[in-house]
Amino acid sequence: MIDKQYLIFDWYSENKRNLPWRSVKDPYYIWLSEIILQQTKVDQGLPYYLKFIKCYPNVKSLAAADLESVLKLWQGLGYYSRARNLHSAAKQVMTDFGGVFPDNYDSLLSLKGVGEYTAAAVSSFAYGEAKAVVDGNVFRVLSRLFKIATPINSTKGKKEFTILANEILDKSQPGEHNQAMMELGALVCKPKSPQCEICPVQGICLAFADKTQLDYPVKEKKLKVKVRHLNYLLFLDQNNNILIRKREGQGIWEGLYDFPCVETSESVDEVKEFEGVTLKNVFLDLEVKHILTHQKLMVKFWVHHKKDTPKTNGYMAIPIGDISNFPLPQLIVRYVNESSFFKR
DNA sequence: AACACGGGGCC
DNA sequence: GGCCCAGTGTT
Repeated sequence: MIDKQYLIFDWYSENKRNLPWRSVKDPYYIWLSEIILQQTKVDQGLPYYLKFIKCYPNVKSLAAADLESVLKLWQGLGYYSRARNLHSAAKQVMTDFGGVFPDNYDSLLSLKGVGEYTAAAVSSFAYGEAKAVVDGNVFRVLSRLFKIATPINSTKGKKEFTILANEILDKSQPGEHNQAMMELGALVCKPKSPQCEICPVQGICLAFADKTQLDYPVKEKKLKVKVRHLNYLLFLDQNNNILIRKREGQGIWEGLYDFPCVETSESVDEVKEFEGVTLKNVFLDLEVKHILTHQKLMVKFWVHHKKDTPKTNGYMAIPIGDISNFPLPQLIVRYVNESSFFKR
Protein backbone atom coordinates (compact mmCIF):
# COMPACT_ATOMS: atom_id res chain seq x y z
CA MET A 1 0.00 0.00 0.00
CA ILE A 2 1.43 3.30 -1.07
CA ASP A 3 1.52 6.41 1.03
CA LYS A 4 -1.46 8.64 0.23
CA GLN A 5 -3.40 5.65 -1.04
CA TYR A 6 -6.41 7.26 0.61
CA LEU A 7 -6.35 9.95 -2.07
CA ILE A 8 -7.27 7.35 -4.69
CA PHE A 9 -9.96 5.84 -2.44
CA ASP A 10 -11.47 9.25 -1.76
CA TRP A 11 -11.46 10.12 -5.44
CA TYR A 12 -13.04 6.76 -6.30
CA SER A 13 -15.83 7.06 -3.77
CA GLU A 14 -16.69 10.48 -5.18
CA ASN A 15 -16.33 9.77 -8.88
CA LYS A 16 -16.98 6.10 -9.56
CA ARG A 17 -19.45 5.21 -12.23
CA ASN A 18 -22.60 3.47 -11.18
CA LEU A 19 -22.20 0.16 -13.01
CA PRO A 20 -24.60 -2.76 -12.53
CA TRP A 21 -21.92 -5.35 -11.72
CA ARG A 22 -20.60 -3.16 -8.92
CA SER A 23 -23.76 -3.55 -6.89
CA VAL A 24 -23.71 -7.35 -6.80
CA LYS A 25 -21.59 -9.93 -4.98
CA ASP A 26 -22.74 -12.97 -6.95
CA PRO A 27 -19.57 -14.34 -8.57
CA TYR A 28 -21.55 -15.40 -11.65
CA TYR A 29 -22.47 -11.81 -12.45
CA ILE A 30 -19.00 -10.52 -11.72
CA TRP A 31 -17.38 -13.22 -13.81
CA LEU A 32 -19.80 -12.55 -16.69
CA SER A 33 -19.03 -8.84 -16.61
CA GLU A 34 -15.28 -9.47 -16.57
CA ILE A 35 -15.36 -11.76 -19.59
CA ILE A 36 -17.45 -9.24 -21.52
CA LEU A 37 -15.11 -6.40 -20.59
CA GLN A 38 -11.91 -8.12 -21.72
CA GLN A 39 -10.37 -5.80 -24.33
CA THR A 40 -13.71 -4.02 -24.43
CA LYS A 41 -14.76 -0.59 -23.19
CA VAL A 42 -17.54 -0.32 -20.63
CA ASP A 43 -19.82 1.58 -22.99
CA GLN A 44 -19.58 -1.17 -25.57
CA GLY A 45 -19.96 -4.07 -23.13
CA LEU A 46 -22.73 -2.75 -20.92
CA PRO A 47 -25.70 -3.54 -23.21
CA TYR A 48 -24.35 -7.06 -23.70
CA TYR A 49 -24.09 -7.57 -19.93
CA LEU A 50 -27.72 -6.53 -19.52
CA LYS A 51 -28.81 -8.88 -22.32
CA PHE A 52 -26.89 -11.79 -20.85
CA ILE A 53 -28.13 -11.52 -17.26
CA LYS A 54 -31.67 -11.27 -18.56
CA CYS A 55 -31.35 -14.27 -20.88
CA TYR A 56 -29.11 -16.33 -18.59
CA PRO A 57 -29.80 -15.23 -14.99
CA ASN A 58 -27.58 -17.93 -13.48
CA VAL A 59 -24.74 -20.24 -14.38
CA LYS A 60 -27.08 -23.20 -14.71
CA SER A 61 -29.16 -21.56 -17.43
CA LEU A 62 -26.03 -20.52 -19.31
CA ALA A 63 -24.60 -24.04 -19.11
CA ALA A 64 -27.86 -25.46 -20.45
CA ALA A 65 -27.96 -23.12 -23.43
CA ASP A 66 -26.90 -23.98 -26.97
CA LEU A 67 -23.52 -22.57 -27.95
CA GLU A 68 -25.16 -21.10 -31.02
CA SER A 69 -27.63 -19.12 -28.89
CA VAL A 70 -24.76 -17.79 -26.80
CA LEU A 71 -22.86 -16.77 -29.95
CA LYS A 72 -25.98 -15.07 -31.29
CA LEU A 73 -26.29 -13.01 -28.11
CA TRP A 74 -22.56 -12.23 -28.32
CA GLN A 75 -22.85 -11.14 -31.96
CA GLY A 76 -21.15 -7.81 -32.60
CA LEU A 77 -18.96 -7.83 -29.50
CA GLY A 78 -15.96 -9.48 -31.15
CA TYR A 79 -13.33 -11.91 -29.87
CA TYR A 80 -15.81 -14.74 -30.15
CA SER A 81 -13.58 -17.23 -28.37
CA ARG A 82 -14.75 -15.42 -25.24
CA ALA A 83 -18.31 -16.58 -25.92
CA ARG A 84 -17.22 -20.14 -26.59
CA ASN A 85 -15.09 -20.19 -23.45
CA LEU A 86 -17.87 -18.56 -21.44
CA HIS A 87 -20.24 -21.34 -22.37
CA SER A 88 -17.58 -23.98 -21.75
CA ALA A 89 -16.73 -22.53 -18.33
CA ALA A 90 -20.40 -22.50 -17.31
CA LYS A 91 -20.54 -26.23 -18.02
CA GLN A 92 -17.30 -26.67 -16.07
CA VAL A 93 -18.92 -25.02 -13.06
CA MET A 94 -21.82 -27.46 -13.28
CA THR A 95 -19.70 -30.58 -13.72
CA ASP A 96 -16.46 -29.84 -11.88
CA PHE A 97 -17.82 -27.65 -9.09
CA GLY A 98 -21.31 -29.06 -8.56
CA GLY A 99 -22.97 -25.91 -9.84
CA VAL A 100 -21.32 -23.73 -7.19
CA PHE A 101 -19.03 -21.03 -8.54
CA PRO A 102 -15.38 -21.56 -7.52
CA ASP A 103 -14.50 -19.25 -4.65
CA ASN A 104 -10.76 -18.67 -4.89
CA TYR A 105 -8.11 -17.46 -7.33
CA ASP A 106 -6.55 -20.84 -8.08
CA SER A 107 -9.87 -22.60 -8.75
CA LEU A 108 -11.08 -19.72 -10.89
CA LEU A 109 -7.95 -20.03 -13.03
CA SER A 110 -9.05 -23.52 -14.07
CA LEU A 111 -12.07 -22.11 -15.88
CA LYS A 112 -11.80 -21.66 -19.63
CA GLY A 113 -11.31 -18.04 -20.56
CA VAL A 114 -10.27 -17.04 -17.05
CA GLY A 115 -6.66 -15.86 -16.89
CA GLU A 116 -4.69 -14.02 -14.25
CA TYR A 117 -6.56 -10.78 -14.62
CA THR A 118 -10.06 -12.24 -14.45
CA ALA A 119 -9.20 -14.62 -11.61
CA ALA A 120 -7.86 -11.69 -9.59
CA ALA A 121 -10.89 -9.57 -10.41
CA VAL A 122 -13.51 -12.16 -9.47
CA SER A 123 -11.70 -13.39 -6.36
CA SER A 124 -11.14 -9.87 -5.03
CA PHE A 125 -14.55 -8.42 -5.96
CA ALA A 126 -16.68 -11.37 -4.91
CA TYR A 127 -14.64 -12.91 -2.10
CA GLY A 128 -12.25 -10.21 -0.90
CA GLU A 129 -9.19 -12.28 -1.78
CA ALA A 130 -6.00 -10.21 -1.80
CA LYS A 131 -5.03 -10.47 -5.45
CA ALA A 132 -4.16 -7.38 -7.47
CA VAL A 133 -5.64 -6.97 -10.93
CA VAL A 134 -3.26 -5.92 -13.67
CA ASP A 135 -5.10 -4.72 -16.74
CA GLY A 136 -4.39 -2.01 -19.29
CA ASN A 137 -5.47 0.67 -16.84
CA VAL A 138 -3.24 -0.58 -14.03
CA PHE A 139 -0.25 -0.88 -16.36
CA ARG A 140 -0.71 2.73 -17.38
CA VAL A 141 -1.32 4.16 -13.91
CA LEU A 142 1.62 2.34 -12.33
CA SER A 143 4.02 3.01 -15.19
CA ARG A 144 3.33 6.74 -14.87
CA LEU A 145 3.21 6.94 -11.07
CA PHE A 146 6.59 5.20 -10.76
CA LYS A 147 8.09 5.99 -14.18
CA ILE A 148 8.61 2.36 -15.06
CA ALA A 149 9.82 1.94 -18.64
CA THR A 150 9.77 -1.84 -18.84
CA PRO A 151 7.57 -2.72 -21.84
CA ILE A 152 4.17 -3.79 -20.54
CA ASN A 153 3.74 -6.42 -23.24
CA SER A 154 6.96 -8.23 -22.37
CA THR A 155 7.17 -11.17 -19.99
CA LYS A 156 9.52 -9.18 -17.79
CA GLY A 157 7.11 -6.26 -17.70
CA LYS A 158 4.10 -8.38 -16.82
CA LYS A 159 6.04 -9.90 -13.94
CA GLU A 160 7.36 -6.61 -12.69
CA PHE A 161 4.02 -4.81 -12.78
CA THR A 162 2.22 -7.74 -11.16
CA ILE A 163 4.68 -7.74 -8.27
CA LEU A 164 4.36 -3.98 -7.86
CA ALA A 165 0.57 -4.08 -8.07
CA ASN A 166 0.46 -6.70 -5.32
CA GLU A 167 2.93 -4.75 -3.16
CA ILE A 168 0.76 -1.66 -3.15
CA LEU A 169 -2.50 -3.63 -2.86
CA ASP A 170 -4.54 -2.64 0.17
CA LYS A 171 -5.07 -6.08 1.67
CA SER A 172 -7.87 -4.84 3.92
CA GLN A 173 -10.08 -3.97 0.94
CA PRO A 174 -8.58 -5.49 -2.19
CA GLY A 175 -11.79 -5.30 -4.21
CA GLU A 176 -12.23 -1.57 -3.70
CA HIS A 177 -8.53 -0.98 -4.26
CA ASN A 178 -8.58 -2.84 -7.58
CA GLN A 179 -11.67 -1.05 -8.83
CA ALA A 180 -10.27 2.32 -7.79
CA MET A 181 -7.02 1.74 -9.69
CA MET A 182 -8.85 0.72 -12.85
CA GLU A 183 -11.38 3.53 -12.60
CA LEU A 184 -8.58 6.07 -12.22
CA GLY A 185 -6.99 4.71 -15.39
CA ALA A 186 -10.27 4.71 -17.29
CA LEU A 187 -11.49 8.18 -16.30
CA VAL A 188 -8.39 10.25 -15.47
CA CYS A 189 -5.10 8.59 -16.35
CA LYS A 190 -6.16 8.06 -19.96
CA PRO A 191 -3.79 6.99 -22.75
CA LYS A 192 -3.79 10.05 -25.02
CA SER A 193 -5.20 12.83 -22.92
CA PRO A 194 -4.57 12.20 -19.23
CA GLN A 195 -6.44 14.63 -16.98
CA CYS A 196 -3.49 15.30 -14.72
CA GLU A 197 -4.96 18.60 -13.54
CA ILE A 198 -7.76 16.76 -11.74
CA CYS A 199 -5.77 13.67 -10.75
CA PRO A 200 -5.90 12.88 -7.02
CA VAL A 201 -2.33 11.56 -7.03
CA GLN A 202 -0.78 14.18 -9.24
CA GLY A 203 1.43 15.16 -6.29
CA ILE A 204 3.13 11.77 -6.08
CA CYS A 205 3.28 10.98 -9.80
CA LEU A 206 6.88 10.77 -10.99
CA ALA A 207 5.92 11.13 -14.66
CA PHE A 208 3.85 14.24 -14.00
CA ALA A 209 6.77 15.73 -12.11
CA ASP A 210 8.76 16.06 -15.33
CA LYS A 211 5.81 16.10 -17.75
CA THR A 212 6.60 12.74 -19.30
CA GLN A 213 3.15 11.18 -18.79
CA LEU A 214 2.70 10.56 -22.49
CA ASP A 215 5.94 8.55 -22.65
CA TYR A 216 4.30 5.87 -20.50
CA PRO A 217 3.50 3.07 -20.63
CA VAL A 218 6.23 1.73 -22.91
CA LYS A 219 5.18 -0.93 -25.42
CA GLU A 220 7.31 -2.93 -27.78
CA LYS A 221 6.26 -4.48 -31.10
CA LYS A 222 3.72 -3.01 -33.39
CA LEU A 223 1.35 -5.38 -34.99
CA LYS A 224 1.35 -6.03 -38.68
CA VAL A 225 -1.89 -5.85 -40.54
CA LYS A 226 -2.60 -8.43 -43.18
CA VAL A 227 -4.54 -7.40 -46.28
CA ARG A 228 -7.00 -9.95 -47.63
CA HIS A 229 -9.28 -9.94 -50.65
CA LEU A 230 -12.56 -11.75 -50.06
CA ASN A 231 -15.26 -12.42 -52.64
CA TYR A 232 -18.50 -13.49 -51.07
CA LEU A 233 -21.09 -15.19 -53.26
CA LEU A 234 -24.79 -14.84 -52.69
CA PHE A 235 -26.34 -17.82 -54.43
CA LEU A 236 -29.97 -16.79 -54.72
CA ASP A 237 -32.44 -19.28 -56.20
CA GLN A 238 -36.00 -18.88 -57.44
CA ASN A 239 -37.44 -19.84 -54.06
CA ASN A 240 -35.44 -17.10 -52.36
CA ASN A 241 -33.06 -19.53 -50.71
CA ILE A 242 -29.42 -18.71 -50.18
CA LEU A 243 -26.37 -20.72 -49.18
CA ILE A 244 -24.57 -20.14 -45.91
CA ARG A 245 -21.83 -21.95 -44.03
CA LYS A 246 -20.64 -22.23 -40.48
CA ARG A 247 -17.02 -21.15 -40.09
CA GLU A 248 -15.05 -24.03 -38.58
CA GLY A 249 -11.52 -24.45 -37.37
CA GLN A 250 -9.20 -21.69 -36.33
CA GLY A 251 -9.28 -18.22 -37.77
CA ILE A 252 -11.54 -15.24 -37.50
CA TRP A 253 -15.21 -15.68 -36.65
CA GLU A 254 -15.01 -19.34 -35.62
CA GLY A 255 -18.51 -20.69 -35.05
CA LEU A 256 -20.20 -17.81 -36.89
CA TYR A 257 -21.95 -18.02 -40.26
CA ASP A 258 -21.19 -16.39 -43.58
CA PHE A 259 -21.54 -17.05 -47.29
CA PRO A 260 -19.55 -19.12 -49.76
CA CYS A 261 -16.32 -17.23 -50.30
CA VAL A 262 -13.47 -17.10 -52.78
CA GLU A 263 -10.30 -15.54 -51.43
CA THR A 264 -7.90 -14.07 -53.97
CA SER A 265 -4.42 -12.63 -53.62
CA GLU A 266 -5.43 -9.47 -55.47
CA SER A 267 -8.64 -7.64 -56.21
CA VAL A 268 -10.63 -9.27 -59.02
CA ASP A 269 -13.26 -7.88 -61.42
CA GLU A 270 -15.18 -11.06 -61.97
CA VAL A 271 -15.86 -14.42 -60.35
CA LYS A 272 -16.13 -17.23 -62.86
CA GLU A 273 -15.81 -20.31 -60.72
CA PHE A 274 -16.64 -21.62 -57.30
CA GLU A 275 -15.23 -24.91 -56.01
CA GLY A 276 -14.86 -26.32 -59.50
CA VAL A 277 -18.28 -25.16 -60.72
CA THR A 278 -18.29 -22.69 -63.59
CA LEU A 279 -20.46 -19.66 -62.90
CA LYS A 280 -22.23 -17.36 -65.31
CA ASN A 281 -24.03 -14.13 -64.69
CA VAL A 282 -22.34 -13.12 -61.48
CA PHE A 283 -22.96 -9.48 -60.62
CA LEU A 284 -21.13 -7.25 -58.19
CA ASP A 285 -23.57 -6.06 -55.53
CA LEU A 286 -21.47 -4.25 -52.94
CA GLU A 287 -17.83 -3.47 -52.25
CA VAL A 288 -16.58 -2.61 -48.77
CA LYS A 289 -13.41 -2.27 -46.75
CA HIS A 290 -13.70 -3.92 -43.36
CA ILE A 291 -11.05 -3.23 -40.72
CA LEU A 292 -10.15 -5.74 -38.01
CA THR A 293 -7.32 -5.41 -35.52
CA HIS A 294 -4.98 -7.70 -37.45
CA GLN A 295 -6.54 -7.72 -40.89
CA LYS A 296 -7.73 -5.30 -43.52
CA LEU A 297 -10.45 -7.02 -45.50
CA MET A 298 -11.15 -5.83 -49.03
CA VAL A 299 -14.51 -7.41 -49.67
CA LYS A 300 -16.71 -7.77 -52.71
CA PHE A 301 -20.19 -9.25 -52.47
CA TRP A 302 -21.29 -10.94 -55.66
CA VAL A 303 -24.78 -12.19 -56.54
CA HIS A 304 -25.59 -15.21 -58.64
CA HIS A 305 -29.17 -16.08 -59.61
CA LYS A 306 -29.87 -19.75 -60.13
CA LYS A 307 -32.92 -21.87 -60.64
CA ASP A 308 -31.84 -24.21 -57.90
CA THR A 309 -29.36 -23.96 -55.09
CA PRO A 310 -26.31 -26.08 -55.82
CA LYS A 311 -25.70 -29.03 -53.54
CA THR A 312 -22.31 -28.34 -52.09
CA ASN A 313 -20.70 -30.02 -49.13
CA GLY A 314 -20.47 -27.89 -46.03
CA TYR A 315 -23.07 -25.37 -47.10
CA MET A 316 -26.72 -25.19 -46.17
CA ALA A 317 -29.64 -23.59 -47.96
CA ILE A 318 -31.89 -21.30 -45.97
CA PRO A 319 -34.66 -18.84 -46.83
CA ILE A 320 -33.00 -15.47 -47.29
CA GLY A 321 -35.19 -13.97 -44.58
CA ASP A 322 -33.82 -16.39 -41.99
CA ILE A 323 -30.27 -15.10 -42.19
CA SER A 324 -30.66 -12.99 -39.08
CA ASN A 325 -31.40 -16.05 -36.95
CA PHE A 326 -27.75 -17.08 -37.21
CA PRO A 327 -24.76 -15.59 -35.40
CA LEU A 328 -23.02 -13.41 -37.98
CA PRO A 329 -19.83 -11.36 -38.22
CA GLN A 330 -20.45 -7.61 -38.34
CA LEU A 331 -19.18 -7.64 -41.92
CA ILE A 332 -22.12 -9.84 -42.91
CA VAL A 333 -24.55 -7.84 -40.79
CA ARG A 334 -23.36 -4.78 -42.63
CA TYR A 335 -24.01 -6.40 -46.01
CA VAL A 336 -27.44 -7.67 -44.98
CA ASN A 337 -28.37 -4.17 -43.87
CA GLU A 338 -27.09 -2.45 -46.99
CA SER A 339 -27.92 -4.78 -49.84
CA SER A 340 -31.28 -4.48 -51.61
CA PHE A 341 -31.50 -8.28 -51.83
CA PHE A 342 -32.30 -8.52 -48.12
CA LYS A 343 -35.00 -5.87 -48.06
CA ARG A 344 -38.49 -7.21 -47.54
C1' DA B 1 8.22 -15.28 -26.76
C1' DA B 2 5.30 -14.34 -30.48
C1' DC B 3 1.04 -14.35 -32.41
C1' DA B 4 -4.06 -14.66 -33.30
C1' DC B 5 -8.26 -13.01 -32.06
C1' DG B 6 -13.32 -8.11 -33.34
C1' DG B 7 -15.28 -4.19 -33.06
C1' DG B 8 -15.72 0.54 -31.91
C1' DG B 9 -14.18 5.05 -30.27
C1' DC B 10 -10.74 8.65 -29.82
C1' DC B 11 -7.21 11.68 -31.57
C1' DG C 1 -4.52 5.84 -39.98
C1' DG C 2 -2.73 4.53 -35.49
C1' DC C 3 -3.72 3.42 -30.85
C1' DC C 4 -6.31 1.47 -27.17
C1' DC C 5 -9.71 -1.13 -24.65
C1' DA C 6 -11.70 -4.50 -16.98
C1' DG C 7 -6.89 -10.38 -21.81
C1' DT C 8 -6.62 -15.34 -23.01
C1' DG C 9 -5.21 -19.35 -25.52
C1' DT C 10 -2.22 -21.48 -28.76
C1' DT C 11 2.03 -22.53 -30.94
